[in-house]
Amino acid sequence: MDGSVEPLKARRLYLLLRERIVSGELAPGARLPGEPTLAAEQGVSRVTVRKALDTLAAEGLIDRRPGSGTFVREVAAVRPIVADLSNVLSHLVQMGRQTGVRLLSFSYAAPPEAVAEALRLEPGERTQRSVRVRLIDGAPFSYLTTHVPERIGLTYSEADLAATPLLTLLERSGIVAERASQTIGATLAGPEVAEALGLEIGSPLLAMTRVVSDRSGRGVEHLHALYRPDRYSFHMDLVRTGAAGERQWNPLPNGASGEASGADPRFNAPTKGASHKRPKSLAANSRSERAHQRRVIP
Amino acid sequence: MDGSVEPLKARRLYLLLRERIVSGELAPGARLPGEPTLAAEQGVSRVTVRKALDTLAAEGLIDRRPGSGTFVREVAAVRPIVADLSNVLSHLVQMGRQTGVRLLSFSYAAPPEAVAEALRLEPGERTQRSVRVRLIDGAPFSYLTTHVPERIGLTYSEADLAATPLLTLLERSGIVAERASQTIGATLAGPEVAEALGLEIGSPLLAMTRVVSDRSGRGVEHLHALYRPDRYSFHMDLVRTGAAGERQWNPLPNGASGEASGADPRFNAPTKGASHKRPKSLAANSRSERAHQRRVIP
DNA sequence: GGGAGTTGTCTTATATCCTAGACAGGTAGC
DNA sequence: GCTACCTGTCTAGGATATAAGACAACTCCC
Repeated sequence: MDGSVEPLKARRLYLLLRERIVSGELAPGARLPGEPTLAAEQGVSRVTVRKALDTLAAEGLIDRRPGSGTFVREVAAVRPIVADLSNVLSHLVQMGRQTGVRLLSFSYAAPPEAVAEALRLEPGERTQRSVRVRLIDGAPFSYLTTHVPERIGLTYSEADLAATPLLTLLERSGIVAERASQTIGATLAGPEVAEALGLEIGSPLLAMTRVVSDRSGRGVEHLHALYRPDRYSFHMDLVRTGAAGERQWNPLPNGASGEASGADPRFNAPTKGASHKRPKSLAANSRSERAHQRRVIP
Repeated sequence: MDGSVEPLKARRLYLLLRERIVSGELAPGARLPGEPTLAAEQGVSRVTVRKALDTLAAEGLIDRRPGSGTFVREVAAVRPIVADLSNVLSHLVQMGRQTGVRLLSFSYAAPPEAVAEALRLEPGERTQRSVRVRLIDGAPFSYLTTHVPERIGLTYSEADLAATPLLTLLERSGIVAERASQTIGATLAGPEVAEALGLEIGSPLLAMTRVVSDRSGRGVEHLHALYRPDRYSFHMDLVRTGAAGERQWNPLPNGASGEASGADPRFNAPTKGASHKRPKSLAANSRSERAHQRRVIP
């Protein structure tokens, strides 16, 4: 909430060390250079080095042992939930995990032009705009802003939306979603999103924009989603089909892949924790995600 | 290079305003509140407000007209290259765009444990590690770190790698890539990556980890890729197959989608520019990307 | 046991960011 | 022309981050 702001030089060093840890250059269990050494190397004071290390420690990336040294955590990796990309739109059946939704905003208004364009709305057509935060085991992991054409949005209530996935509501209303188009990028957390997702301002986020249309090509839903990369990531399995000369990669349908090749999610490093003063609660949050699992509702 | 460091309060306000612009809350062409008003609203001084606006202006998101006001740029969007996800592994044929590679590092060594695990290496097996930066029209957009088992890496030279895509080299060596598994997340730019990609430290990045294996399930390539989200993003088209009750979404193979539903890439906002003192060069960089195009080599 | 090196915690001085306010010059509307 | 408001620019003083150093307590190794 009060979000201890992060100085500049300390932040720089923090990102530098995080890069080294996460890339494997500093292997798990290895000892970091001593604080005086780091300070000299980087041309900063020891106080600054300590601030950077404080942040890393709060994230559980390092382990500080007084008198002994600072070490890279053995289980530095905080595994995010992994959503299969070819299955992104599937139902909300969440196996073994408790999910929840918080409806932050709900209104009808004229949409931003970019949304109107993407949905192919009639000139002047209004939309229902809703902002939701999804939780898993009580921890927020996604911030969703959706726009639905007013005529469609009116077929369900605000309460419906707070309890039922949007695509289910649409289907229930007789809407036939036929195609979807989605783009994935990355961005930084602004104050509002950071607050809602329990992050520091300026934390990295996975961004997805999806447009769902019906058979006629008219848009029925515009979704803008922001995900905490330490709690959520996209996954995809591909197989090569076709002859040797014509190499062609195609997505592997659904969960047919097994837990085979483990792409390591360590690179989606956790974002900076809250205040340095209470690393405990933060660490608890981070530890709560470990499973490696499919079929997550967006 | 010297990278004007970004203060904290100014950065906070910058992110706040960027959020509003990019979400459409502040429509293109609209006038922002005056600097004194913003300062009062946010409880900061006008100097701080100006710093935030300086950054937004350097990114081309706003337009400042002395005596008149500050306005949201009409063409705020800087469209990134869009890579079709189901086509990510395809050849490097770059239609109409000049691409280039810079080989930053090339060596043989023991890989990080996470990589060894993902590639299913024999205990003690070494890997060839290379770091490359890909450019498009002279502007860097991706930072690639690859690990290849030593026995495979030895089948081509350092010069080969600087000129030819890795997968082509592997195929030329008789390696049959059969499966691939990739995970997509987001992270922040550390000093090295920021330098290589021409970004400010702490800018958001799209992160992808991909493991390619042969028929036997042995890994042949481990790729860790970081992309500038303002220059590169992933795209995917899905169609619904199956009956009404059994809703099932499947990726649409390759470029069959047309330019239909335009997911707007505006949300992958450009990252912070360089020094406030020279916004010109930055703006020029940003403007150089506009096309909307497929089939980009990763 | 002793010594070297480590983290944890102070203190004081400096550099940088931020605040508060004033003033100049431009634009727009009356 | 006049007024109201805007951005651009400067100043001086307060708040915060960083630098430089000292000291204590601890761990590990010899």
